[in-house]
Amino acid sequence: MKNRLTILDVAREAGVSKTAVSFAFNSPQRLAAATLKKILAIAETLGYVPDPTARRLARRSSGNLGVLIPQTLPEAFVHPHFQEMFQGIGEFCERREFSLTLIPPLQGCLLKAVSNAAVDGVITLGFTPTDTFLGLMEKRSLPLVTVDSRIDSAIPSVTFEDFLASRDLLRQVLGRGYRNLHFLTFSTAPVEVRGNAGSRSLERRLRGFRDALEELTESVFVSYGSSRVSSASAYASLMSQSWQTGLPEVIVCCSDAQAAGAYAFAEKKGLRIPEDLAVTGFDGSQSLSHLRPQLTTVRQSGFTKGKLACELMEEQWGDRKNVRHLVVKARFVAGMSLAQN
Amino acid sequence: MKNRLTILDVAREAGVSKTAVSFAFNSPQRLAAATLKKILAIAETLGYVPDPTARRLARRSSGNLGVLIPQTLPEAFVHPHFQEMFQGIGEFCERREFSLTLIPPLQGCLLKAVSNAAVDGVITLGFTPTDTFLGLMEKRSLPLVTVDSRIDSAIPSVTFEDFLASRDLLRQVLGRGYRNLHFLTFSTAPVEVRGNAGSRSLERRLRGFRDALEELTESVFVSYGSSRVSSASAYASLMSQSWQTGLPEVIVCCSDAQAAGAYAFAEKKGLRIPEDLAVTGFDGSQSLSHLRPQLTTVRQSGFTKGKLACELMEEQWGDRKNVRHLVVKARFVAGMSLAQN
DNA sequence: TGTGAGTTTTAAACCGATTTAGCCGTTGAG
DNA sequence: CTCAACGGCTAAATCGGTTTAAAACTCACA
Repeated sequence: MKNRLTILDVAREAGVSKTAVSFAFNSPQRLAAATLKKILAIAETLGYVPDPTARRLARRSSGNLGVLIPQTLPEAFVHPHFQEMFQGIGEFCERREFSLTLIPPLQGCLLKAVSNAAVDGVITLGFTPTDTFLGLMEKRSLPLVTVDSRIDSAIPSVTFEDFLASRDLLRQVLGRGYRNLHFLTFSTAPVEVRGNAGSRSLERRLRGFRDALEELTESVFVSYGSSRVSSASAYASLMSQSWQTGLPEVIVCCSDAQAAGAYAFAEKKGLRIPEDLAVTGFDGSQSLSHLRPQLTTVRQSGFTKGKLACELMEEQWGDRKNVRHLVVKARFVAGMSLAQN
Repeated sequence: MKNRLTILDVAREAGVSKTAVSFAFNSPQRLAAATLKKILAIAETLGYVPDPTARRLARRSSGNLGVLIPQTLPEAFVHPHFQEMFQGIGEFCERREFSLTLIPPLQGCLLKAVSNAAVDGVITLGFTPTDTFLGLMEKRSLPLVTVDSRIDSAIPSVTFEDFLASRDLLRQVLGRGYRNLHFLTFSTAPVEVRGNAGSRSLERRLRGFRDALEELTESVFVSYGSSRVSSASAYASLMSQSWQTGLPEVIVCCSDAQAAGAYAFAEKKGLRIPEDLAVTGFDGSQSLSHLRPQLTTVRQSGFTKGKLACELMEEQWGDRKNVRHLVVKARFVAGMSLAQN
């Protein structure tokens, strides 16, 4: 509607060609000092700013990094571990002058969302690419880096050592004599735990738990519950359990947010932590460091994961087409939510 | 480098014109059914997806909402109230099939960042636009909506009733007999509290506090500290105080995150809350609902603020050029961090 | 068979920049 | 004195689409 100020207006006003104006903004050294100064002055007074979209088209690059999340935006922002990853990615964008576009599934349609996104590359968070998705990336020849997904040898990836971390965590639990456990997992969907086939994050964690259990010769009471990755749904899940084998001694969670729900459950039931009920978390989010007693958990740095993903992306942008697979180390956080025994 | 598949390739392969292919994607009804089907089929097998950037240039619209934050990305993601606002904005983008671009200051230069952003409008969070900034928006003729900024009658805005909320909160504190107060504010920068001139969020809060203090006839001990909006810096600030008038009875914070720092301070000093030290927060972030005893605070819904900002933006995109100023209501949250008395 | 309305299809202009190839006038070396 | 190199600038091609105006075709009806 409004006729925006274009490069042509500036050129006309300054009595030079479009090219000169473009140079003024992009390769100042190619212009004589006087000309440069004049052009910039005129652009300033006219109030000209190059149109970013046109610039992107001509340059075939957008200065824009896409982050693909399988959930809706509100869901992603609510999850502390995601927030940490955003921070890591954000730090990179900051430094490299990139802007960040979050790509949530449009009306549940990831493909459409990705097609519409004007980005130079996509980092996926906790999403295992489907073949159609990979095809689309290929077609747009956009580089891809995955975080927390099933590993595809052709795609650079960042993952967490879920298996080792969960195995060690459960060893600690069992080593302290706990024998009646309740596992709080993410979804009711069947997860492949037998064998070593499954290789998504949750599957790896469950396999770690399984391995630790199998190392034990004594018998153990085990029950399972599931909830979404939020405090409230974990709480609801626990409240609705029937506890056939009596209240468990410990609730082993797959995320810290769930553990917060377990804390609320204990408070409601009048149970002291850890005397009456022990709790372990997973992720070690900074944002739950206020929980008292302090939560026993396994920390994975979301910040590091985000930053590493960006570094891999940078490699893809560069010439070298080598594909690396990075694994982030766990750090055991010994809190008081597990009896010291 | 790679010659991307263009609309021309599809047209050639299908034996039609560019225009026909474009219509197939944008105005299918203008094509004969058979032609449409053929074009789409060919596009499918070839794996063609329209280039988003080119499309944006031609359409003069990007399907992209910009969110401007004065801090760096990591700082913004770490703040619970920001997270809530992101959720509200995210929900809107979801529904309206918009993608979201976060615009952090590039190397501290907001103007450059905004110039480079390919967006259809900008929502600012907690940032009072400078004149140059406004000029830039004008030049690019981008609509603007501010959240938590000084109100400019020409720009749609969303704010919180900071003044009333903080006054009422402090009335509660004083009403319970507290007379030795420590205020923890955001910055050491001088803030205009006298008169009613200042009208940024923090200024409004401080004026609310002042008013409540002035209503009181008795004398009150008051001290001030400042910290960034984070738990850790609030903790550090409190630890380094010299407390000339003895330890305060209550620490009045300007954010919940600071309050969490005060909790850590109390824990370190072996002070019980609220018996030895009372604490009040501000914001009522969901993410700090695990604090025990529960924090007394004033809740403002970031989600609502984000959503309202988007609605105002939508109005700007529409024809009607009316400018509304929305004020979000406070909700007092009575926790146990203040003696009931 | 000619005509006009309606439906399909297309050529060409356009969006607002970047970039390549080359023009023109100076210089400096041989 | 000549020629190559260079600095400063520009015309024109390009990026990959959308959109407008008009051409071409179809078909019913006089």
